[in-house]
Amino acid sequence: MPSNDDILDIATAIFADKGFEGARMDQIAKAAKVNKATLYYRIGGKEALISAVLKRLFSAKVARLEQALETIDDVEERVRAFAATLVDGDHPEQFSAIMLREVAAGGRNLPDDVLPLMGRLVGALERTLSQGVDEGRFKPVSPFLTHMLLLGGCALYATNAPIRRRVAAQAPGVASLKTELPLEDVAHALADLLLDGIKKT
Amino acid sequence: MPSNDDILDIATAIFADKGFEGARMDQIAKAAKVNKATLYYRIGGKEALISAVLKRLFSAKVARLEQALETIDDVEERVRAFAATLVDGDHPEQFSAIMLREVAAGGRNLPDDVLPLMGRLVGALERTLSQGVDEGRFKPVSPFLTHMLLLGGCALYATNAPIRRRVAAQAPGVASLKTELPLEDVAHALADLLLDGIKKT
Amino acid sequence: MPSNDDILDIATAIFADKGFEGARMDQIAKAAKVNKATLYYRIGGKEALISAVLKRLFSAKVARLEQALETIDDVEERVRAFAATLVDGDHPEQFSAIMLREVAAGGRNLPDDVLPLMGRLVGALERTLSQGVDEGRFKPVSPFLTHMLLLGGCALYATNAPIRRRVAAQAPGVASLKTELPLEDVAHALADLLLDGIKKT
Amino acid sequence: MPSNDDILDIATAIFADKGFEGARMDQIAKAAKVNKATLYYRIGGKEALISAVLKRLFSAKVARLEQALETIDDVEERVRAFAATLVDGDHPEQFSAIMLREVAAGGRNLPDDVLPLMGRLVGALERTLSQGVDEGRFKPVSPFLTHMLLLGGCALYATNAPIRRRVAAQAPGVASLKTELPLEDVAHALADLLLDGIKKT
DNA sequence: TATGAATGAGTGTTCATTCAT
DNA sequence: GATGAATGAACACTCATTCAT
Repeated sequence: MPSNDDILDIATAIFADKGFEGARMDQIAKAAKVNKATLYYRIGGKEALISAVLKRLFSAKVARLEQALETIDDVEERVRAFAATLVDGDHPEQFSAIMLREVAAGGRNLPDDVLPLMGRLVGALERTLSQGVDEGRFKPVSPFLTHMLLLGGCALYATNAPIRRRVAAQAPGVASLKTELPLEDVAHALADLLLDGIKKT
Repeated sequence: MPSNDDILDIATAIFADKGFEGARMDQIAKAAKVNKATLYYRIGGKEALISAVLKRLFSAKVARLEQALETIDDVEERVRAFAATLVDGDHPEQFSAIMLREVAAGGRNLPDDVLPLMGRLVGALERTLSQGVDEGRFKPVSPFLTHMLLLGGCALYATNAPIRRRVAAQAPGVASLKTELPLEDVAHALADLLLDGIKKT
Repeated sequence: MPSNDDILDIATAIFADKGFEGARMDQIAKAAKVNKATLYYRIGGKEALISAVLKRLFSAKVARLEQALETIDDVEERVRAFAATLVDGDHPEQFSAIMLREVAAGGRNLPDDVLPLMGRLVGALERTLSQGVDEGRFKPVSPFLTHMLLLGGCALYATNAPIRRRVAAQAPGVASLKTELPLEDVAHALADLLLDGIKKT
Repeated sequence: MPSNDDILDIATAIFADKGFEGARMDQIAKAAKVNKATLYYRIGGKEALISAVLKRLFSAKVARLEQALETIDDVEERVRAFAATLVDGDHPEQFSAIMLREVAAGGRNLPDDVLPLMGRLVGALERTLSQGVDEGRFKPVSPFLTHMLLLGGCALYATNAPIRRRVAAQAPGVASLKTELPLEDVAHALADLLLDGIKKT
């Protein structure tokens, strides 16, 4: 019998793939190998399932992020670690896909108690950037805009593989579409690209 | 009697708001003030409506983009114009929302004849960047990754206003969440942030 | 294709038999020979169906009642006509069953616009009784209590046939259970019983 | 741990309020503060619960009725006591509501062993009336119809308070709706109304 | 061309009941 | 005897789509 956590794993995968509106409770129950009524007994309904998935997803991401930054002193490394953590974990594209859809939906499904987590996400980068400024190594840039670039760039890259491949197959001219790099390297590269603009020369 | 283009306008707005799965044909017909059967008669069905919306959306965006770049010589200005065009138009958040959702969905709904448009989007930036390199003004950076950052940053910012406000209301500590700038200024700022890293010193 | 009125006929019969909670929309659709979705398209949902049935039921009863009283001058005859009308019509037990259940339910399902009809029901009897008093033929009795007796007695008798027969079969001793009279005779007898107490001697 | 009798108390209240079809085993278990599985273990299921409630309800009513009549000799007083007993007890509206619904349902849920109780209910009144005839005080009237009037009038009045108030609020014209008397006075008044018609002058 | 009406196949949810311990 | 967890079968309602006119 799958645990509630197993159910959330399955639901996360399906929500990432189909979106909240497109996902079917039947399908989730079947994929999780629990009776649909059991799914309702244990979780409580679609809305509760969505909330639980979002909460777990963002909690875990923020926890890993704060943990990662804890042990790193160098501000440049911190920025790189930030980007890397955005796309780490077992199914990095799930976090990205759900986050992108939820942003597009205006956060309609975000429970109030998940919002502070998003604040901590921005806050972590904000502190890193101001520390860099204090150390005389970073120019003073808008933390929120930097966050948008990094998060948007990482999330978009993490989820656009299927489109990229289709476009690449159709448009042999655009060379830059063809490279397939590990997500981790891409996060590093994206961070470096940004850092080049942020660092004081 | 609304024209097909009027219908696509309405459909675009609703798809941006609710997603393809969340949008209802009833609602679109009602909002467009056409009979539901007429909607089917003129457009052909939900899938056809989605295709038409996506095609028109990306055609228009690419057209405006290429037109904008046509008249600009300076490579830095071209990058800024690129960002600005990503968020211009009457309802910039609609393009962003639909694009983000579609990327998250793996491009499931993108008709084949829309794919070349995405290639042209990347291609336009790629040419600008390589021109900058040729002119000795840009470092050689990955055009696709740059594209991810710029597109992701702009689209995320263009759609995250509702969430940003909720987070800002709950987390008075994070100062950078509070600023509310016009989208076009933000696009400009994001481009500058990136340009700082791309430009040769 | 059955008309909406045909559907209400069927729904009334099923509601009378099973109660609102016990009736199933599937069953009503099937019995009315319309597709379930058609039932919803035409009526709007269970609550709307209940409201429509209640409204039509009480409208018709009050209309027939007021029409019947219109042409009768003699106050005793008016009381008898009142009782007779309570149990007239094609399926008198349906009105009685639905009314009894609804009273037991505290009028939970009675739409606001049906309430005035109930007022007219009581009002019609009230006017008749006070006319009888004015004419010096009736003692002054509480119209509402009289209404309770007459309505309760008629409705109970109109619906209790199945129980009465079962009890009669089991209890051969109770002679008065065995008589099976036409409903309209019973209404007449009930009215006479009451009139005996109301009439001035 | 609540006794089975406590459970039946709760079930009776909920059945009276919601009807058998509208009542939920979950709700009953929760209100009775027993585990749902315990409810099944101790009572046996919804049908058994309904049977138990009906049996206890009618047993108690008949017992109180026969006990009340036992000590009264005067036939008029007996009729008044009959009416009074119909609406006595802790929650008189519960008996009335359940009885009305069950009559409307054609006695579908009445177990065979409850039927004799209904016979004794009618029988008690029948004996009183024939005694009155024997004593030369009552006219010979149908005991069953008299029973219908008295039981219907009392039960209807005992349960229609919510509707009466709503109607009264909407129809200020109908004066007789406004009086709010104790149930026991009403029973007395209803009995008197009937007695006036039954008594020999 | 346009549309009011109709519908097969879902869709989220509930409920009486049963298990395993 | 008692119970937390599980479930098959409904159940009210919806939706993209199609007809008939």
